[in-house]
Amino acid sequence: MRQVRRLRRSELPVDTTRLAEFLLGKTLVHDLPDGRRSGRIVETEAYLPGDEASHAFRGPTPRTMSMFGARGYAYVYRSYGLHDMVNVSAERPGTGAGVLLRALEPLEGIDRMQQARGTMRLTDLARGPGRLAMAMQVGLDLDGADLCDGTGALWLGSATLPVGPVGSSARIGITKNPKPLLRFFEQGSRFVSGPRGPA
DNA sequence: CGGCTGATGATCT
DNA sequence: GATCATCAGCCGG
Repeated sequence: MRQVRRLRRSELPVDTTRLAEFLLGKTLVHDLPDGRRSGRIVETEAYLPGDEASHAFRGPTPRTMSMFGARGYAYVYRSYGLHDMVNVSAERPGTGAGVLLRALEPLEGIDRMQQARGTMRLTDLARGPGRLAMAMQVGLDLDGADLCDGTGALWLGSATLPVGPVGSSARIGITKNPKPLLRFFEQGSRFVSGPRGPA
């Protein structure tokens, strides 16, 4: 396995849509006492400034504060009472925006992921945002964590393999502002949730 | 396979 | 009290 290098904040595109595409093929890493878990990012969604579908739409609140800082911070929240979702904050300080990480291709710590998820099936370990958080053991305690501080347990890594052709679609499971094609995925990847063909 | 639906809690109105 | 960027299990074809 190729060595993964921590991404610096300056490498992340400021623009939310560009960040969502940039993150495809990159790595999400969580260093835990029992070992490293990592996965290759294969599916993302952009939640833009002024976007009705974004939790940041109504301005900063205690929950959404992490979307309003600099880019490269974790915004973690709980959905439907059970599933935690992991986002990367985007844009400049004061602007609320982020990129939802929707699916990973598991790389390291697969046995721990299987244990955490209660399934052996590789393609199901991190296919979907709730499964991703559970497999990576990312919870609400990591909301606001700096993914680019160079020392944190949760961080973004360089690509192991270049990303393949990228497809796009409408975002999944939202009701407001459903039109724009702000979901991005690696075409054909078995680890993608939902449609995985070209846009 | 695909469609339906209940579970469950933080957040905001 | 309503909303929700979901998932797993169950059912039918």
